[in-house]
Amino acid sequence: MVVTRIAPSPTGDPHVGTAYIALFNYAWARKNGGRFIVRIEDTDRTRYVPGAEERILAALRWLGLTYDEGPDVGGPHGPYRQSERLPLYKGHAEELLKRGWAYRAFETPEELEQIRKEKGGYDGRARNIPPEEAEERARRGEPHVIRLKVPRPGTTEVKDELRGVVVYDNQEIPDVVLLKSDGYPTYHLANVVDDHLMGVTDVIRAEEWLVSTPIHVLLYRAFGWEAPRFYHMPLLRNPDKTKISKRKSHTSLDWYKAEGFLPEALRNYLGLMGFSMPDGREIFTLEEFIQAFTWERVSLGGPVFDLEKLRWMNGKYLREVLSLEEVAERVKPFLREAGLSWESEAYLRRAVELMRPRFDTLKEFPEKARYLFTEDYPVSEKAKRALEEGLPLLRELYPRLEAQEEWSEAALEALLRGFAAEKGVKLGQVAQPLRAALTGSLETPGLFEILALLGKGRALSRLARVLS
RNA sequence: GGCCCCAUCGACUAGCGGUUAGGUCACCGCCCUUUCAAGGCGGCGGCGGGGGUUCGAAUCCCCCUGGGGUCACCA
Repeated sequence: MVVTRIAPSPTGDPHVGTAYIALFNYAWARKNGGRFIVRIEDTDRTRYVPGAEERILAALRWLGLTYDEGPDVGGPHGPYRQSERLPLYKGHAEELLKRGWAYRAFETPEELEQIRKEKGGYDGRARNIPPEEAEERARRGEPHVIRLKVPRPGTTEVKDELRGVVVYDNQEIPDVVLLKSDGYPTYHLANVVDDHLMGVTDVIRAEEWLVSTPIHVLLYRAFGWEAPRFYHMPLLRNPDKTKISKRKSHTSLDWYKAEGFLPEALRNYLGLMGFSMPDGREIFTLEEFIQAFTWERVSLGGPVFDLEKLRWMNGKYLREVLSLEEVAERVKPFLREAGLSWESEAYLRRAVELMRPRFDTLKEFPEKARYLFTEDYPVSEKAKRALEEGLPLLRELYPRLEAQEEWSEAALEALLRGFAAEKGVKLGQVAQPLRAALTGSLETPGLFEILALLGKGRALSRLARVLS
């Protein structure tokens, strides 16, 4: 049985890195017929952001990364919110105290700051407090933390499944705080206790955790538990190669959703970060990803998150992966958001069909096809110029269009081509001004298609408007 | 700075001792064409450096360089 987990902290917007790591945890669990757990690591009361948890869970579901156990779906190892498991951590910290693997430390934050400045880090001075004295001070309610008593001298072996074994000199491993003075556990304690209690077998997390893994290995040893397998995924990067951050990249999953990126495309793109299909295919479903997934195909160089390629892929999904009906459906919230409405499902579907090769995100659809949904659309400078140049031709054309009975694409094309030939001009010389008159733009789907979709009435009234 | 990880086109990557070093995005050109796209075709562009090992290294080893991470009562 393989059990994996994603352990997000509700400290802000749902993070793209969380989705990235969740994707691999999800795939590995599914691949092995195992379970995938979501656990909320809300042990920092100062950084807690209300609503963040809900948004993170919603984002995971949006991406199709459903979980078997979690704070909102329950499970046999709950609760799945660390703030609701406080007694567990306290008990385990005390167990460590009993076993001689931890000690109480009474320094204030200010003192620690001072010690850090002088010694470069905590020097373990509280190790010297006799246990009886420490217990007595704790009983009297003196504020303190519980720290890990790293055995020194000694070494600790850490095995990362993707990189092999690294031996750490325990001298390099700090006596980290396990239980804070407010009674909350730190990540180190909580993650080990919970992973063990929840039966997590494979810890798949970001590389930033690699160097703190010896602490965790020591904790498993201290408790006498079997350690899970560790896999550290490369960090997503900003264009300048530093760890992806809010300041330099878009990290909020809500942003991607609001911008009109498809969950399928984002998920697919994330699957390309550090992983590649054996046949080089870049467009693949979640199922195909799970099917093909193997650690041997994971590369360790930190991948730069390329928004341009994501955009390309999103467009690819829009025009080649999703059905026309599906795209029409997904575009609706963005149309509404833009204050636009559509006269019928058929009209919308046709509009989407014509625009399909011309927009890469859902949000771009109402922006680029506004003239198909309202009379209140902008007119570009280029369009104004084309219009001016073609005004005489358009004046002559108007009555012909007015007289046109069959308003089909083929019939309109015949009319326009005939008109151009008759005037001895290229089709474009007529088409461009007319396009400008009907759409306010020089970048639109085919003119005949536009004409037909708008319908005779609207087409003529727009033309009349610019002619007057 | 100490420790740890990593290293193929600008970006994502294939490669796992013998390849004209392949694909994708971006960029450039051509084709298609009523515009813009999309699409098709073509092009530009890479094994960081130095030592080894080997008949033979992008592939294995070492050093250097470079990049990243981490050194909190944050995760």
